[in-house]
Amino acid sequence: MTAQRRAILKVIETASKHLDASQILRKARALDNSVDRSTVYRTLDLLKRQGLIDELDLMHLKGEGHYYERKLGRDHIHMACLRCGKITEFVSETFESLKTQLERDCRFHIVVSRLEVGGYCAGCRH
Amino acid sequence: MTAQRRAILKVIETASKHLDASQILRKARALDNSVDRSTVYRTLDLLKRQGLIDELDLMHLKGEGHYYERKLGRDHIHMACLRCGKITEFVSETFESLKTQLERDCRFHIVVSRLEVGGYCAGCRH
DNA sequence: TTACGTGCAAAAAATTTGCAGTTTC
DNA sequence: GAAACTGCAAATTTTTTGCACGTAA
Repeated sequence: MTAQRRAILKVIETASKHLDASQILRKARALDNSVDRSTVYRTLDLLKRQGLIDELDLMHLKGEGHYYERKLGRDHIHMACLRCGKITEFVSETFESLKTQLERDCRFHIVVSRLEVGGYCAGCRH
Repeated sequence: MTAQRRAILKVIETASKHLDASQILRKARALDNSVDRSTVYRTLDLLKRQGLIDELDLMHLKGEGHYYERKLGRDHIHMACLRCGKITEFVSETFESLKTQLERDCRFHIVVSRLEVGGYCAGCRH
């Protein structure tokens, strides 16, 4: 555990929204100016492999980068509004059942799962 | 409708597995040597916006690129084995219910959805 | 004809790598 | 002290863009 990793972790933990690698770099540098871009990528990779963070696309609303968030107890669904860009998270019991069912029916051991949805939120739907 | 688009479409339609942009370019060139990389990207973007193809990450088993597949009637779940790399597709009624439920509970109009799962397939699980 | 699509070349965006030096435990 | 981690610089990979020319409808 190094100072750089601590800074990166803190940024992800205290983030109020989903951050991409560049945003994480910028915020981590505010805590520890020495943090380098490659350390961010290396750390993200590590955290991903450890299952401590989830990687998201958020439907690539802007650009082709990825977003990261701390993985807490229960998985949640991400909904991205194609008009206003708002990201909504949703926890669903049905989603949990679906995964259990998948593991049984496909004899597949799930390690990580990602359900992302694009569409129009209540305020933007027509 | 141009010759280049026809070639790209044909490649995606007749693909036996998920292809990324580079693979699509290579195969499209086999049909029409004039196809350029940017035309592939522009066409993929178009097809994506029209809802004719889906864009996948396949858990980024290798590289950071995206994979494309023709969008047919029913959505399916993609399962990627973290060991052998095999991609399995699965159609689930529960998945359909989940989406319906989501639209109702969150007052969100779904345009596109993507459920990807990473883990270990029957042959690789431990 | 005329709006749209294309190749080309160059740039931008996103990520990875080799390496020598530094830090953690 | 050994193993792991880091910054730096450079390279890769993936995607986008401007522009002059070509083509489908």
